[in-house]
Amino acid sequence: MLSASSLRISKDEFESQREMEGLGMDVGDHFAEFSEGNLLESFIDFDAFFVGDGDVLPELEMDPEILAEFSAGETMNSSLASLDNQNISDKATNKEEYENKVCSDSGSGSGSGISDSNSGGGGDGEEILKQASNNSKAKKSKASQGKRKVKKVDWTPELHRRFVQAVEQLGVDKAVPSKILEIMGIACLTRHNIASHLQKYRSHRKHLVAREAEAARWRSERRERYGDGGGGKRKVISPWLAPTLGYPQMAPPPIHHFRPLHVWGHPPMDHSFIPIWPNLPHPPSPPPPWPPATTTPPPHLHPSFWHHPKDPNALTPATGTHCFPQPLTATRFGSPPIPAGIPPHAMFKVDSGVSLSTGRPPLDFHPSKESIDAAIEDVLSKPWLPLPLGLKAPALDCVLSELQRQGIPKIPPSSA
DNA sequence: TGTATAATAT
DNA sequence: CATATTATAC
Repeated sequence: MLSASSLRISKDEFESQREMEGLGMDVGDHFAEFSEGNLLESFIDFDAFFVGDGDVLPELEMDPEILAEFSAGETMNSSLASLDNQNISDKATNKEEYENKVCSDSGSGSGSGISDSNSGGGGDGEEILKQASNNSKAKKSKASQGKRKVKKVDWTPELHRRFVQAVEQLGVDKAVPSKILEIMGIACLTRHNIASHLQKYRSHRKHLVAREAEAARWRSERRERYGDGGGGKRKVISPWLAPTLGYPQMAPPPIHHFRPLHVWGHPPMDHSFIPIWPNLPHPPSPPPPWPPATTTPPPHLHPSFWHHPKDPNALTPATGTHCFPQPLTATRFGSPPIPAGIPPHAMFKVDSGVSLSTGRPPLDFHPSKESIDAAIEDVLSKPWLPLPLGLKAPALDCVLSELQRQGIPKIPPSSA
């Protein structure tokens, strides 16, 4: 675990990643059964991101009741927004904490209490609860319909952190909305708010468990079949293996070092601490025997189509990954066990955070490393699933490129 | 309380 | 327009 003091994310980083909803859910303990080569192993104590310094002051949705009083909370919203920025920029080093009372505060309007408290206490410490309407641009269109603007809770990282903390304190199975709310002590939240959030929390968590279980199963099966890598005693070579691709001689896919996908409930990662893809020259040496030399990209899949000829390296390493579109002839990657019970029709989904159905050639498209990394992990954890050939979005191209760059073999269609 | 689904935001 | 998030209905 990284120490809290050394971690820090910039406002920009935070804001750009906020949408990913990260926060400090320490799942490690919950997944002990997947200990080995566990994707979750590399989880960081993300709380550190938020307790260290008050870089970011998450916003909390306006108290529903207060909001209700405001036919249009725009002025207040804007003022709060600016205030928020100020606080972010000059953030004192003290710890901040949500203060419940602010929520319930009857103090009408502008006040909407922003309060500071400060104490040296560790862990929970103190935080500032700031309220603001996240739907600042409250659609008058809708409001005009006579319908009152829905008051939504903005589950900021800090707020969510508290939520998670409460859930863990109660125990995942014993956590019920009312108790969670009690522990959280955020007056402006309702039981329903918690319930809704809890629902999503559980859902994401369930998926995570399933995913990890699946990956672990495949991992163990693969090791069983090909040896643990170090020992090197290879076992039965399945017909899936394509000798022509040289898979057995190649380094196994580095799945063990993959960091986990972004998991809901976790904060965004600081790339500076998690160098996944070193900026190696492309292609790396020795070049993998993939793709076959015979493959010739169709015009529309040629790099020049996706990237501006004058700026082949347009993608900034810090924020994106070079895309080297490949022909979409590849179907599967990695070593190819065929787990029983996997429906053949199942389709792999590239969870890249962008729509892959548009196929729009965006010259300025910069899929994040995280996205691509996540997608690659998906591919490798489910090599038996075919890639959706219909998807030609740059994100997919990037995934394919990176697979190639990492020397991960393609499973020839013939072995399907 | 938990889950399904509608409403809304991005 | 698709997806994600939250509210709300059941």
